[in-house]
Amino acid sequence: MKTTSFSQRIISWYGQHGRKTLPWQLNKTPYKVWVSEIMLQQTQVATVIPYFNRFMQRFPDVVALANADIDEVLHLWTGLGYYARARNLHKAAQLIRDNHGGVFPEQFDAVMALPGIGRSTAGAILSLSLGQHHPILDGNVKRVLARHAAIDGWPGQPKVEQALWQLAAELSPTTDIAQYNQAMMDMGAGICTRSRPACAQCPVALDCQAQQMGKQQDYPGKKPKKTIPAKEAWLLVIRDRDNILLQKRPPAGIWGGLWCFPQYNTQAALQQAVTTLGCSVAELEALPGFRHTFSHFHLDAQPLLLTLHHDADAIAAKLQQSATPQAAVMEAAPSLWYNLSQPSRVGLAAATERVMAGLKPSAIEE
DNA sequence: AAATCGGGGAG
DNA sequence: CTCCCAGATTT
Repeated sequence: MKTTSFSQRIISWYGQHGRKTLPWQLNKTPYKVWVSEIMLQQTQVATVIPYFNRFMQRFPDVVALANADIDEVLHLWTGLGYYARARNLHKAAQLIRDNHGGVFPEQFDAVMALPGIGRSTAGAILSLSLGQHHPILDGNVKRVLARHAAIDGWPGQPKVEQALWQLAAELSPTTDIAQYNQAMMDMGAGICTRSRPACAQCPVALDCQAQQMGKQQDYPGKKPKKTIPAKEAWLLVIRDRDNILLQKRPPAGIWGGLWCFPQYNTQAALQQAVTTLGCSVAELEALPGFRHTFSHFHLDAQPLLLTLHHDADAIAAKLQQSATPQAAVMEAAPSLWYNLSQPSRVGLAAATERVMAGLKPSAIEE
């Protein structure tokens, strides 16, 4: 009896059920596919769509992105997380402008050499936009393959990762690679889901090893879990009428390159800073605290509002002179007055936006 | 090989 | 709450 190959069944399924009209799938170019792939790293489709549309509106091509100010790039990234992705995107655009004549490179090694692009993303860009034959291996594909071949172990282990890449390459078809790669991602997102996979609708269920054993939940292997620590962050919200003082974070690390409130590890450190500014601790007003969870720690944030009545610029200057808690050396963090009514086009962390949203612009003076 | 980097959606 | 997602980079 005749058998239909794995890839044939996947491609056939895609023809009937796959997604073909997402914003980055219309009039496909390497640039659009690139931006979408970066945004989609660790971020789900529904979240990405509005960010992608705004990004394309503002930066229609590589050169527009390269010529933009990093603050504006981060501004359009506000709330998406993993801000190194935006910094790498901007840096790569400048490399393409300067070294590739402003045209997105079409050689795999040249694409891989760009910051923020690894093997899977390079393969996705070149296969989806140009039909080049490269395997991909994102979280969705890992799940489909790990279940189908019952590959044991957590994909974070290099040995497991290597086995998955090997399998991904072996199963890739010699034709219709774009449809196949897109299909594998759609399969992982819609059929071979993390919990309660829809095996009845899966085109490769018949020879799926995990399905045959009834052990879909065991694949892929789970990440060894660790209890994550909690840290405190005391946020100093300095307000002068409708203006809020923000400082630029160092380019690397948490919220790199974003504009945040002056931040301290302890209440005492914040109070010390307030005193240094010539203000009284009694003037501080507690705003609602909240917990912000990262992948590797909790951040328990407590914003404290300091409303200025005079000498706002002098106080800002004093704060700038004092070392920021994050800085290893005495280096003044750039600062700006963020106007609540006319917000600057800069990048903010979700936590910063959250606090900002609770600050209403003052009533217009009669 | 392990740690780092955000935020949100699903269950 | 837990888990983990269209991963890459740094250490």
